[in-house]
Formats: sequence, structure tokens, C-alpha cells
Amino acid sequence: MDPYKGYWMLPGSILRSDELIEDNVNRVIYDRVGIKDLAVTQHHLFNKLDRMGKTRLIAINYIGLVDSRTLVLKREVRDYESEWFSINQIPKASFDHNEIINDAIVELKDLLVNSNTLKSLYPSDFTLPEIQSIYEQILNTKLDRRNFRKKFIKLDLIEDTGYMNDSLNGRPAKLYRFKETIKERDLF
Amino acid sequence: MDPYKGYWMLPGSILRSDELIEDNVNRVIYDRVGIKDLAVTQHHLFNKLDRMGKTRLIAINYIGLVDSRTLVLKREVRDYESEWFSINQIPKASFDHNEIINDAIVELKDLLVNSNTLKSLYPSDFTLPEIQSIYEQILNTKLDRRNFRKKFIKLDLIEDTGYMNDSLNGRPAKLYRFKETIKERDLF
DNA sequence: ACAAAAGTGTTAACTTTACACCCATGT
DNA sequence: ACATGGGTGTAAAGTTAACACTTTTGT
Repeated sequence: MDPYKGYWMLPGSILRSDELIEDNVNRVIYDRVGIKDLAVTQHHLFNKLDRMGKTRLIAINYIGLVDSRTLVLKREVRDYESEWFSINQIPKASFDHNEIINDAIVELKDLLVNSNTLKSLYPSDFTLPEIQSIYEQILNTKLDRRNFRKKFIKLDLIEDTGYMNDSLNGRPAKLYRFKETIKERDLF
Repeated sequence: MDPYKGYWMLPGSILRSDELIEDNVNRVIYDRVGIKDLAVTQHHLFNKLDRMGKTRLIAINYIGLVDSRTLVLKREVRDYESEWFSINQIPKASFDHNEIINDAIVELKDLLVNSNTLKSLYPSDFTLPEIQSIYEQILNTKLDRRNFRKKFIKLDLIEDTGYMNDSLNGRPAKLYRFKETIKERDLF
């Protein structure tokens, strides 16, 4: 609608009174990328009185990870187009959605570093260079390969599978998997 | 009501459609301890369909810090009694309130260590032994005084006021205050 | 043999931990 | 002078940061 005509919006859907938020979120995800039961995490709630014009609408932010290279967006869903955007080039969005996205990016960085959220992207095997590349994209930095390996392995989230990947080019990489258990860090 | 008769409940109030959640929370706080505009932080939302019986009620957890030694609870508010409980001796509560409290305790520990949330408890001056004691109560551990000082000071949250407190007994302690600015830590 | 990408080790700086004695005040 | 609680330093262990060469594969 008017001041925001042509702007992008975050996907979302009004909650029904007999519906879990997680189910609502997964309905939206299914609409867009066709997968069911994505693991999502709850984040901040936005409740300013005028955030969506006259009608009071409270929004809550959920984050889930999907691989944009393997999942095809259904471009026309419920009369809206869909598109992937780089985390570092988010376009102007309607209502308070840029604020919500910025918050989500902060939360995503925190998830990356303080949880094993990447497990949902890699339920099976992965290589350390793959993980490092995701860290670099999300944190928007360049990391030293040797130090990244030492630090990430010491988090004790992953284990060696004993297998190697098929190198497309260059030396094949060791394959790791996420452990079941998450050891939590000391706070102070 | 019935399966929970006589159990304690968390304070809370139904949100009006023209009301900010922060205002709603502060209304409840004002009812109980008579202070206005306490800084509170938003935490998890609880949305199981049956969490309060048949009526769908979504709850959101807010945390604020007050000093139970200086604030007097209004014991009878809206027909309910109020009482302070030790963080380490929470009684049985109705509905999913124990789950909400457990979550709040985890979040509180995180706030303590990763934010300057104590600033709302100490808008003015405080001593390091006071802060250490709060850390020990909330984290439920004993900390070495020398190491605590070094570590806490290096967080760069506080500054020396140059003043001392009036020692009740023993040597007077230096007074510190929280800085305005919060420097954020590197993630990885 | 070369190109491409993965794997590895060392040193210096810094941080954390464990630990015990001295200092300032009131009585 | 003594009781009470606050302040401080040091050494060993562990962690982080900076840095370049070698290995494995495909062509």
C-alpha cells in the first residue's frame, strides 16, 4: 500500500488463534521454498502501535537457515514475488521490516557463534572450508584458515567422519559432522 | 483455578490492543512495587495452545531488576499476595510459569555477563564487592575477588568515581559508576 | 609440471587461573 | 590491638593472533 508501494516485505502471515507460531512460520516457508519442518528460532517481537498503519499488529521474528543454491524460490506466491538477497545488500523494505531485518542479522551472528544452528544447514557432512565461508559471509569478515580451524574445532561442536569429499579441483577436504550434544560454555 | 489452586503465579496482565507491551509490564510493576518506568528487556514468548487451559493465551517474558531490600512489595494487589523468592529456591508455580521462570533465569545470567543490565540496579555509584555479590547470587557460584576485579574492570563497562563509600565496618570501598557507552565484544 | 584448494606448526602477545598478604576503618 | 571487610601482585597455564609452506588432487 501507499507509502511503501513497490518495496520488498518480509514473508509472514497472520497467526490464527488455534495455531502455533512455529506452524505458521513453517506454512510460510513451505509456500516459498517447498520444504516442511524447518528448524527455526524465535527472536524479537515488534509491538509499536503504529508499525503497520492503523491496525495494531504485533510481529515476531523467526530465523531459519536454508541453502539458497539448492532451494528454488517459488517466485509468485499469493500474488507476491520472492527473491534472495545478500545479507550485505538488503533493499529498502516496507513498514518496519528493515529494522526487523537488522535485528535478525545481529541475532543470526549471535546464533552462528553461540549455538550449533549451522547443524540445520548441514544435517549431514560438511567441510571446514564450507563452514568458514559461511562464517565469513555472515560476519562479513575474512578469517585466517589456520586459526579458524583451531578455534572452531575447539568449540567441540563437530567430529571427524573419516571421509573425504570428491574434490572438484584441488586437494579433497575432510568431512565433518555436527555432534548430537552441545556443550555449553562457562558464562564468567 | 483448579489443578493449580494455591500455587504461585508470575505477575502479568492481559495486553490491551492500544497498549505497548512495555507499558503493560510497567503497569504491573507499578502495582507491585510502586515504581514507574523500570527498564525491562524482552525475552521469550510462550505460545503452546494449551498453556493456560482452553483459552489461547500467548505470554511474553520481560525481565527487570529491582532491589528487594529497598522496595516494599504491596502484598495484596488485585486480590493476590506478592512475595520475593530467592533465584535458587523458586516454589512450584501454576500453568507453565516454572518453565517461564527457568527460561528467565538463563536469560538473566546471559544479560548479566553480556550486557550492562546492572546499570538499572545501580544508576548511581556502587562498589565492586556489591557487584561481585550479585554475580555470585545470580550465577550461583563463588568467585575469587582478585580475579573478579580484573575481569570485570576489563569489560570496560564502569569507571572510577574517585569517591569512597562510608564503611559500615572494615576498610571503605571505592565507588564506581557505569559508563554511558557500551563497547561490544568481537564475536569470533 | 602446473593450477587449485586443503592441510598444518610455531612464536609472541595476551588472558585466565590459582593463590596470600597488606591496608583502612571502627570499636 | 583487634575485628572486619577491601585492595593488590605474581607466576604458570592456557588461549589467541600473526604468519608461509607443504600436500593432494585433476589436467
